[in-house]
Amino acid sequence: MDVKTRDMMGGLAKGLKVIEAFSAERPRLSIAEASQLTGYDRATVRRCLLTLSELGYCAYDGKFFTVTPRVLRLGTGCLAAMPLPKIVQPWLDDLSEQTGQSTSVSILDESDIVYVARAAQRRVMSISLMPGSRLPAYCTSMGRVMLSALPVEQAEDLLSLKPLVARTAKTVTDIETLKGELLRIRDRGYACIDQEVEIGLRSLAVPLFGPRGQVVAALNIGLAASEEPMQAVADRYIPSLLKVQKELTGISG
Amino acid sequence: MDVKTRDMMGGLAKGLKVIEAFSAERPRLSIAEASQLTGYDRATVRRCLLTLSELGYCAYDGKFFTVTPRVLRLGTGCLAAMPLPKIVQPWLDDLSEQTGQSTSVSILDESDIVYVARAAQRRVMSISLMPGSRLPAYCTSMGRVMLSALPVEQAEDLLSLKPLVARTAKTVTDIETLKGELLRIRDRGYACIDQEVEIGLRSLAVPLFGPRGQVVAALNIGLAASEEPMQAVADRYIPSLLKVQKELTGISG
DNA sequence: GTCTCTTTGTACGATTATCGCACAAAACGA
DNA sequence: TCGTTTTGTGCGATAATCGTACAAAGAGAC
Repeated sequence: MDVKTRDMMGGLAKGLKVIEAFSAERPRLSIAEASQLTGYDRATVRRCLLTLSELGYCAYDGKFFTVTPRVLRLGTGCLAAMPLPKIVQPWLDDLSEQTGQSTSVSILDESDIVYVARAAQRRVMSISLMPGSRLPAYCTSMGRVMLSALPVEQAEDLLSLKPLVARTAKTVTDIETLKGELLRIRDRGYACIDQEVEIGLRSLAVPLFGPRGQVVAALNIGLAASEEPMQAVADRYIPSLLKVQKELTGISG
Repeated sequence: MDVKTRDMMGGLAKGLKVIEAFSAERPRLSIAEASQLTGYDRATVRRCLLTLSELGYCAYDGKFFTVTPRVLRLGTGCLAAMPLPKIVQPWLDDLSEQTGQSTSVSILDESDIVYVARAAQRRVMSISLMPGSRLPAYCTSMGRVMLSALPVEQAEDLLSLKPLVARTAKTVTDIETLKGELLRIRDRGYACIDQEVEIGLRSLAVPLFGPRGQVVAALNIGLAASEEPMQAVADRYIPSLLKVQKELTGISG
């Protein structure tokens, strides 16, 4: 019998998949919907949801299930364990104050970037980002920086996981173009995004290195779009980012 | 057979408890430690952890398990489903800018408050708070505001869940004193905290009401401690808080 | 109002995955 | 080196899970 199946607890795996079925678009699920989303039998999903309700992770109004704030507890172990946010926050605050722009640090989780710390200035993005928020890696400066640090095949695998959606008219969705850009980023040491996530938003990012030189996170700065050439903007801000990068080199994820 | 036991999936419940065993103090767990923390048999915990590793929620270095950022996905459904952060963030930003102080919104999860949105100014707290962060309700202004909205017995139950620790010399830990304070807060409509969480930190909070008049969250402002009487500080800032409270009345959790 | 379609709740037997013990191996510390 | 603790693995008994089946309850349609 295979190692992967011998010590697998099916009930646990199913339950977690059910929790993940609750998304931004579908915050309220009926049993039938959850069954459809997860692909599990209705009876199975029902047992999962009732169990989760009994444990306080879900609430049931007789018709729909919703996840309660208690599920956030499951993430605390990770967030609290991570020394990264605590360490980088002062640097983010400084950088944000110096430049007058929003700064963030994120890590890579498969094909998503996850914000772990942030110092916000005036709102330029329409969506509100906070630690725990996710954005796809392919169209963000931090995502591209982290993807560029991976072996090419691995980056390609991650890019293939989900369809590359054009969030704006400027979003690069051609995988070959993206691969070329990743190589350029690796050489150059930083990534630029010009309104590929959202119209009006530009962004610059550099990698943050761990104790063994590996890329553990990315640091970025968000800017309002302007007539100014992207390169001029990069020339102005990248030195500050590289300075923080240098001071934070050696941190552990 | 009881409803509570008939449709309970033991494996799921155990796995979730194992995930919660990873805390800020214990981010890395061996099988034996996790077994001790959860009270489950070592073999059971091992199966849970191997399952979680296989699913990507845990990482195993051959000796210790750690939770990966993937567990944060479990919370996204809740955070994204919650309209609260998106709605309140602009108000928080405004309030923070006007007053020059940090502002936050949190909700109650059992005996903890959970930050769901925050606009930070200069750092006055030593600990860095972010959405998803938790603090005990009994010693925070937002926690007391939300506790004061509950029926007395229910508030008492929540206060009894965990020991009331004196975080500073000023922390109120006597449950009768706390109950009296909750009544005062309910009458007055706001809560004041003077260095009970941390020396040097004062805080004011008001409740936020949902569409049916129920308390769904709390709004606060954090201030550096000073010689000024707490009442004078409250008189200065509470009107601004109440203004935001009024504008946000009717929001859903 | 009735009819149909979908969804939910419940029951139950077969199956299978889970449990916890027990033992071997390995790591650890003295 | 030895003793202790922890980890990995095998296995039989057990109990929990699975999915089907059916009744009941809504939800629409007409």
